[in-house]
Amino acid sequence: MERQRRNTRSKQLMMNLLDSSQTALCHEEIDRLLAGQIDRVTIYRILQGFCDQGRAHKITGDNGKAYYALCHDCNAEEHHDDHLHFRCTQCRKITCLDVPVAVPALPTGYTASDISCIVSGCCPDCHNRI
Amino acid sequence: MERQRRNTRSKQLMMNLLDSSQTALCHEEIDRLLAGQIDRVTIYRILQGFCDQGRAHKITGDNGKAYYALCHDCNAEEHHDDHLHFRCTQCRKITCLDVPVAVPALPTGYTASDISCIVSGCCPDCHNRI
DNA sequence: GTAACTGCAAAATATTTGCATCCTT
DNA sequence: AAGGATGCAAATATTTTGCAGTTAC
Repeated sequence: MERQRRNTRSKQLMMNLLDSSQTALCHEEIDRLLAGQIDRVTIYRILQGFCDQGRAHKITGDNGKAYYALCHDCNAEEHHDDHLHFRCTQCRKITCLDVPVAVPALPTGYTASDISCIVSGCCPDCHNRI
Repeated sequence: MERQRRNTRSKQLMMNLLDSSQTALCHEEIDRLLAGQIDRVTIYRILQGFCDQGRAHKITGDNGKAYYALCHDCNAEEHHDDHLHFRCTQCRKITCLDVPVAVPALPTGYTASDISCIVSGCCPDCHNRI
């Protein structure tokens, strides 16, 4: 397989879903929201494709599960996912925040290529709910 | 089960192993280093126990796997794992760096309780190796 | 028409649970 | 001896791989 480059209904569906979501979605949520319109395995493959193309980025939660959100300024060559991620401990949702994350000064000998930062806490929705 | 509080040979072995390691270890590495001295499931349970007691902390890599390293200033009540983690893309090892990580200012409505930050790049050992 | 895409089955990987037995206190 | 700890088997969860049939271009 060359690489996810044909424009199929499945990809459109998933792109719309990710685009309309306020939060990063995991495979399970996507599968549920699509209500069986796309096979589980195809969902995995399309998500992988979106990431390869720099159209989405993957966030790995502390639970070890992968969450996906659309990238706004990335492409296949240059991928920068250097904003803050927030995980609400109440509703478990992961949100991309428009807060830049910079790599701090590292000890001698270490060079950085990427940074991933997840803050846990309580989100606005859950604050209002309590 | 009340909670991992008996001092057993298995726990001593694992504590020594974690203590002598320069890097955070995943279950697979621990299992291999122990060479079958402790059952896989027991390793999981003891690791969980160490974390509950604040003796170790768990770092979830982008691969979704859990890595464990000893905590130096934590206990069961207060757990602060607020230093930087480094993942070498060459040797795949995860190291705790003595670099503090502060929670940045968040958008209105978000409150933080914890932060997890992993920098990817090349570690000193792998720099020398190339 | 052809290569990419999809769906189904099955495998691989990581972790958890149940339960009988063993061992620390 | 009592209850926590361990080992083994089996279950659960997440993701990947193989392959035959389908579809976009």
